[in-house]
Amino acid sequence: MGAPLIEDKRWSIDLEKRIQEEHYSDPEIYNQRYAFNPKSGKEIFVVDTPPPYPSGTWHIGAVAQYSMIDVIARSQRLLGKEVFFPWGVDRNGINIEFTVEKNTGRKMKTFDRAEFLDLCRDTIEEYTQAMRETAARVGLSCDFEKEYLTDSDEYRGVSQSIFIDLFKRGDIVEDLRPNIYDPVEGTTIADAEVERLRRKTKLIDIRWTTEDGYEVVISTTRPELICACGVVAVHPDDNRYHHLIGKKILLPVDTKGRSKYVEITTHPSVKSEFGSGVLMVCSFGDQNDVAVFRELGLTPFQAIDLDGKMTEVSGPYVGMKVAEARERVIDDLSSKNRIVQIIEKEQDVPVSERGKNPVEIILLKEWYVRQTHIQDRMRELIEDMEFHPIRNKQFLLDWMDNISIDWPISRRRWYHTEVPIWYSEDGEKIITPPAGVYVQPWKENPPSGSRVINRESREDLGSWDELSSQLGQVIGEEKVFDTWMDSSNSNLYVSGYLSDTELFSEAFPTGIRPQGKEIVRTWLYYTLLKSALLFDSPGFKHVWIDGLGMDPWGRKMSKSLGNGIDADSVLECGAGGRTGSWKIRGPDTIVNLRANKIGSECFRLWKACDAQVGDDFQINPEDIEQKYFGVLTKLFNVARFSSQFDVPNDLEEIPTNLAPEDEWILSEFQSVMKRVEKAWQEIDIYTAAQSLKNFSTGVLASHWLEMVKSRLYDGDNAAAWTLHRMVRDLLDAFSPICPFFSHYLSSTLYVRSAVEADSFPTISLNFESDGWTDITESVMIFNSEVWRMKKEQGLSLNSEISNVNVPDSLHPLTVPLTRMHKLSD
RNA sequence: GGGCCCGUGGUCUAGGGGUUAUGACGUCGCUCUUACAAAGCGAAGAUCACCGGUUCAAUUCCGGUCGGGCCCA
Repeated sequence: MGAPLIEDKRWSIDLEKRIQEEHYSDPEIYNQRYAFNPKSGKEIFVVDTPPPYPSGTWHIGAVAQYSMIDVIARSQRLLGKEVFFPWGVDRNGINIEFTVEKNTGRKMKTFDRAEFLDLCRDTIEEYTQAMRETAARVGLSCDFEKEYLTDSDEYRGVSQSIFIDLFKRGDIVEDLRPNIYDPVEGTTIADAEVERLRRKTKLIDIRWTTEDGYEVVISTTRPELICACGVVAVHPDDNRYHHLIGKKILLPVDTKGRSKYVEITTHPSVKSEFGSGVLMVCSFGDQNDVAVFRELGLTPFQAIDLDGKMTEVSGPYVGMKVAEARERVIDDLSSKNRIVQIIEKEQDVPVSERGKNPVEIILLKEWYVRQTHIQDRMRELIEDMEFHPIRNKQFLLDWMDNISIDWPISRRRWYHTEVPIWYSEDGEKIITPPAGVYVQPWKENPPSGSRVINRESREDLGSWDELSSQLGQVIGEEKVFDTWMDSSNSNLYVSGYLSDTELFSEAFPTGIRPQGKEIVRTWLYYTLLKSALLFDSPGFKHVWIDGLGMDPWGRKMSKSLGNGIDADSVLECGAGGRTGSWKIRGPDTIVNLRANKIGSECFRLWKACDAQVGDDFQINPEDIEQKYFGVLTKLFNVARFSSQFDVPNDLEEIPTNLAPEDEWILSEFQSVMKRVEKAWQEIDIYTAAQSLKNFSTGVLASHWLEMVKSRLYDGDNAAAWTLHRMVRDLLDAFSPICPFFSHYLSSTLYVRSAVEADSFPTISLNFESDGWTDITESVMIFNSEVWRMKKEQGLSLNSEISNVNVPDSLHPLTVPLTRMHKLSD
């Protein structure tokens, strides 16, 4: 026994940062610990980390989730697996285009395309660097040297190869179909990218007249679409209108180049109680219109063009923007006395998720991934994956129930992966690049090794190198992929698809997909779709779906609410003595939150302990500090206390001279560790964290340690062995949650760092443990009783107390309990 | 309008047909007892949202209501 080996008096953010800096400073040591070595011979476990999108600051909720993914990666290493925890960054997409447009004050399409791409790349690189720093700060043990960027030539090349592959199999088609279109940004978007904003809209009741003079009132919010009306419909059970069915009705506005009459028919989708109960079906007001047109075999009219302006068919309104045309139609109908009434109504208007612009449905030639035909098979494949928590599987199933159309994957934007296609001059043949080569058809010709394919039949006609002279002037496709088309390849990319066949055969289906529940319908669904189409396989062994980070009042954090918290402010809180303070807009007032010290270890401990995976979690820095910093202090001090007693040379061999209380605590310890190991195996972070915390700060620190203190001071080697063996193993088991904390204590005390442990610590007892674990409850009750009695009698805890007897059930521990409480006769 | 999830002491949370309903924070009281006052020990504090039903028994299962969240139309 001597001075404590651990010199620092307590855990601090500065100590944490010091350890962290050292941890990342030597790449060789870092790689030994965390880099992926597929040749190690261990079982391979690939984590399909969600590549974050760099956009300035990293959201605290996302970082919390990410730190738990790190806990998963580290715990699997601890269980002896060869873990690939890749670091990827999603950099394609419309967001960075918006940022550049904002920074330069110019719209994308006023730039030269190549020049614009350079601006995007430079801007996103700055953001990416900030994100890498936060990733390290929160302790992610990714293989950073193998970083992948979704806008790199390698990643995009794989995306394009997968596209070609699916195209050749017939799973990707091009077609002229109604598409959801953002006229402001000039691009098609997918169903999953539409959101709804509540806005005031005018609901206009318009008087129409049938060919034989009946007047019918029709309610609509889109009078400018009357020119695209294909049919007027009522509900089949609506008796009010039976006499009108089959009649022709006159469009109340002027049009050009189309019939002035449409037929009145019935359709079950009409809501009788909405407005007058008569519906005009236009191409295309909404998805229901699309469905009715398809069902009735009507030819759609294209009323709105790609710039969001009215087309020829609208007659006098041609060339006007949609909103302007709407006002003019209302004016004209009003002067013809055809407006019955106008009601201001709250309505959910579909807008684009990224641009918040009202979207239109427009006929466009786009590329699609076929998906409706494979839903049943996907449902079967999903059964082979383990969901954590199981109930969040429902988000996926619900979304799949609503899949009714194919997935449009082409976009009319620039900073995305290009659709890798060229067209022959006559448009009848297409040219596809060889696998793995990244191409930009809008600025270059097909590379050597490309194939020429019949556009309709997909028959391979020969090589580009031989046929190029017969194809005329080839035209490169200008469209690009939806970013989900790229990111839904992430698991294939990190599992070695197209780059390491041997690895891929072992690593796919990918070990785990961890992600938030808000992107189940996009990232998870699209990834599973790819796996089903390409391999008829489930994409993963495990799927881990966490909830969202909410503000302290349970609301989603968002820019518009002003309730967001920047991740770095929490991680740096307490560094250099600087405290943290956050102004957050609550439901009623602006609240000022304060904390003195948090840092990565406390933050991770909080997330691991505070709630089961899968539910939304509230983030309040004050709570995090108050509830969990004390736990770190406690654990630190247990280790510091231990460090004043010499570490026995052999921590493997159980001494033969254990005292009864040592046998008791080791039995309890063994059962806790079994529970923790099982929890890590089942990716149950909460149970592992709670079990370790409760044992270390409870039974171990408050009960056993107090029992054996005097033996320790007397130099009892069995007590010291028991203490050090437990502390060492606990630090190993705890290292996934608080890696720097565990690393520091274990490497100081036991030479070997806990983060390097590659098998879960187990202990085989050389005595019978069953009876011991049965009395744990009684031990704690008895101790509490004595403590309470001393308090009631006004005695300090280290003074003697008389007339207290150790109960019979605790007979084997009579000696240590008597010594601990100074029981006297 | 439909679907899914959630509603447990002041706050957050575990659990789940029979329990004295888990833990933490906060509150209150005592204690600087040779690891720990950025701590320890003790105490108080919950009709498990509400209303029905099933059951010998419901906080737990079922139905409805209300409130919160997410998703879809």
